[in-house]
Amino acid sequence: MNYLLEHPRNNMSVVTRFAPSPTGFLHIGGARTALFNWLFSQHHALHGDGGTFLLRIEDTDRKRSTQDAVDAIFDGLRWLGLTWDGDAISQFGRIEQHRAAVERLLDDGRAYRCYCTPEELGAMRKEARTAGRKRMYDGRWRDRDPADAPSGVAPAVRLKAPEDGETVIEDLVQGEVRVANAELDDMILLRSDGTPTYMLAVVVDDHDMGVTHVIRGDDHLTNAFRQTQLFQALNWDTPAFAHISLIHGPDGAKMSKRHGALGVDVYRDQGFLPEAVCNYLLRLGWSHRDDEIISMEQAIEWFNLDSVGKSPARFDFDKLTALNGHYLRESGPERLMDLISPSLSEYLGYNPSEIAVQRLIHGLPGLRERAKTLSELIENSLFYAAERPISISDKARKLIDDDGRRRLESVKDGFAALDDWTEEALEACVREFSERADIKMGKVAQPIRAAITGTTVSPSIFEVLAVLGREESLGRIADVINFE
RNA sequence: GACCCCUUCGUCUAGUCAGGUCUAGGACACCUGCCUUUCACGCAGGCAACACGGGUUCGAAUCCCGUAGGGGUCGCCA
Repeated sequence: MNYLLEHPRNNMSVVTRFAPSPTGFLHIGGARTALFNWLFSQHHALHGDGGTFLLRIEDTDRKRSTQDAVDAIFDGLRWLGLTWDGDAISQFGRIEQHRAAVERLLDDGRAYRCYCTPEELGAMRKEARTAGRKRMYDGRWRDRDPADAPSGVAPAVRLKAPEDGETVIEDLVQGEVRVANAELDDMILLRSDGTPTYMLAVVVDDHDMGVTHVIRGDDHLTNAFRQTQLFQALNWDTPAFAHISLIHGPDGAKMSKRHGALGVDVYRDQGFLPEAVCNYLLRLGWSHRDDEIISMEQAIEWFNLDSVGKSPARFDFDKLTALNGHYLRESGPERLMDLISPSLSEYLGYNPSEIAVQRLIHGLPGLRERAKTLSELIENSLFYAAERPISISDKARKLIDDDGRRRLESVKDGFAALDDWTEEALEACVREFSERADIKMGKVAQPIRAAITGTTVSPSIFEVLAVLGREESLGRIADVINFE
């Protein structure tokens, strides 16, 4: 198994892992967990003594695991740029190692077989609940003679956990957290059908994979106690834990599927850039003084667990959007063209012509200033790709009344007489016209905008005119003058 | 219910570990103005918070205790 890298415990190299269960898409909370794990490993790879980021698919629940979900996780991580080392590990594929660990525990007397029926367990659970106890299983098979085992009943295997004292974890984010062992019952390691439970699999896999730092959502905090007990029973070093707070929805409740915990693919489809999503997610719970705009390079250099906050954060769509606007403005026209091109064809119903693509490339720098998402950018770009006669919105239509039409005719003659079809010449021409006619520039600029873009909002009309070129511009103006 | 965690502007947060430099800083959102052919961008300014109550101290957002509120976990799910 080549993915199980050799990581001697005596060096300082860091190994992190992201361990999602493939029961759905990669949601935004999982993405943040992955990001933190990735950042931590990359930081140590580049600025420390080595770092590795592994991906493990927790697919031991066969009924709920699908290949589609696995692919969705891969796609999501790749889109965010969170590449993992080696091949993704299937937890299900390591079932033999899990069983072997239990055998050892059984031999060492650190685990035992439990023949309780689901009914018995149900009763115990109910009793514990009404008695106000957290601990459910009463340990009735813990010290019982195996000879008492009922025949024909397949046992589950439980860990013989310490009954006294307390289990303490030194969490890198939460600090020292301790819980009395009396609160923890003997967890099941192997189900009665012989399959390993999550608790067992996680511990064995994390050990075998050489994981040094377990960074995950704090909904796993209580699991950490049980896992610590297991690590100790197995005589293995316990990895360092870092439980990060969960992301909450805008209403303050836990992010769930109905509370906006969308898959990262949805953010992509809504026109967000991966670097914006990463930057936003990074700032949710982690900070570096007052820095807000943080590149991945800086994030890798600066990231640490000390600066991760403990309190949960609400998801703020507006801030993500603002960040996205920033990264959009920093993107070059070629990249933007690649990004919007598929949707553009969809809107148009055909692939934009070569000349339309050229216009777009020239027009994108002006367009990107006015968009916060790719979707917005696409909508605003449409007029560059459109074929004559372009459609005119109702609002724009209102600008082309009798006055507007008259001005368009005059200014069109001026344009036609121009030697240089440049932004500067175009602007001088319109300025001269408005001064001569003693009207505000807007009175003529807006009808022009309406004619050449079909809308009331666009980049500078001189820029648009220049990008469109003489023939197309004059043609579009003529189209509206002759309309009706 | 039990156990554990959390609590600074509406939101994300700086500051808290080493108490005074905090009349609490930044960002998003919101409001005003400037720029201007529209809309943005940009720039300038504004509104807005230390959950509450005790205590320690010359002095507390920072330390301690309590209260309230919020969250997580209590599966032969992961």
